[in-house]
Amino acid sequence: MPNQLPVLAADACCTPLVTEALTEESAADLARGFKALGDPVRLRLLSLIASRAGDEVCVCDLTDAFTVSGPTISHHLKVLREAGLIGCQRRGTWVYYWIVPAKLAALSQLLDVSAAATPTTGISA
Amino acid sequence: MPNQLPVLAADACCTPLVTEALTEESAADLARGFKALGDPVRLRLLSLIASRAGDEVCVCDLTDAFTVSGPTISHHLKVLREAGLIGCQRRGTWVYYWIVPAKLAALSQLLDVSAAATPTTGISA
DNA sequence: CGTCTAGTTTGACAATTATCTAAACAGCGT
DNA sequence: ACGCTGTTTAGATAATTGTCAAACTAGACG
Repeated sequence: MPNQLPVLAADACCTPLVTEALTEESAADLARGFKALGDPVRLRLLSLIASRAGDEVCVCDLTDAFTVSGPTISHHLKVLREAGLIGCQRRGTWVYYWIVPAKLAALSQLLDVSAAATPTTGISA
Repeated sequence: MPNQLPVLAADACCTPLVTEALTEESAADLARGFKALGDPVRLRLLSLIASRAGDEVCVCDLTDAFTVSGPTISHHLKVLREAGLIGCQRRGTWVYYWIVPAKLAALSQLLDVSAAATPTTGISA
């Protein structure tokens, strides 16, 4: 039963990396989010769900887009859910998923280098 | 909606997740970046490097902030480097690291849900 | 040359993860 | 109640990953 987990919303950090160094705790929390994104299947799943923002997506619409088995999709959805990136609800036969914008925004902001000064750090590798 | 901020030139992908679903290839590419961020030590390393944006950081300044061994730090720096998130150069005795803003910006934008009209649905039971 | 310091590479090991098949569970329509 | 479809759980396995100690490389300084 895919019960929706409580969203541990952007409690950790909203400050870009460039502004301030992370503490150990917030790093652990945020890394959990990025780790969930660090798989091609999960990233595409999230992408498919997010591209219907406001709306929801049924699992049956997702599985068709992949070659991996159903249980594998289910597993990846669980990882995304436990990372707080998506929410879900069963309605009748189907289970619907949606994104959690706040969580995505928190991760996005952390990487937002343009938020701080120093627009051109043109150091070449 | 109008894009609010001038965007650092991102090499691979500029479109937020909410706008368009990812292809298999770009998902694999981007997932590599997120996977590199999906570890607390690496995230803190990046944070320490990025918080001196424009400047560089010597490895010796990084190791002190961690309890893990030197080789482990070195390993994580390599992962970040191979993900294209940081660059490095040896000068004399020391090795200096810096962030690659464009790469961070690309990942940040991908998660930028505010770029599209998204009702902040928040937490629903 | 020898040696010291800074950092990386190698090799090993335990822990985690991605994936599958098989089974269980949850609703719907007879 | 029974079967059918959609979805998750359980168990197993192969691959990946995080970590360390030991060995190695690169440069500085006598």
